[in-house]
Amino acid sequence: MRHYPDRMTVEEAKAFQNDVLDIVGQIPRGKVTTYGMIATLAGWPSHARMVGRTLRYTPGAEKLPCHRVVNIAGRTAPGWSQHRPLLEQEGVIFKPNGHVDMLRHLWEPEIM
DNA sequence: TGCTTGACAGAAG
DNA sequence: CCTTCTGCCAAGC
Repeated sequence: MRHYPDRMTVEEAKAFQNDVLDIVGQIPRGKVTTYGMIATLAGWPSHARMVGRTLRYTPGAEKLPCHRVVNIAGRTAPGWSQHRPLLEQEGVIFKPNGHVDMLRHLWEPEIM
């Protein structure tokens, strides 16, 4: 029995990262999803922060549509100036307040 | 071993 | 709406 109930083992962390990359690769053009959603789909609801870390530091993530991942408020990643332009380029509409119009673009993943 | 750092989320002011 | 704080938890030092 683990001292910390939901702490990841090395194997689980590796699997989690694979799942995250796989899920991001499935986001359709013109749609977006959130860090928390991806973490939940991967089976670790409390690991939203690790999703961001994975996308940022995993080599090869650049070739995935990781720009289609925003936070739950529709805010783009701080320090990544190209984030918004990349989304607008594929038709994503931003509200006057600078946030993605989530109601319009949030991706509804299929049940598997 | 212990403290700090985030591409987060939610609540508070 | 924006800033700050708290909870969260793997990684880095």
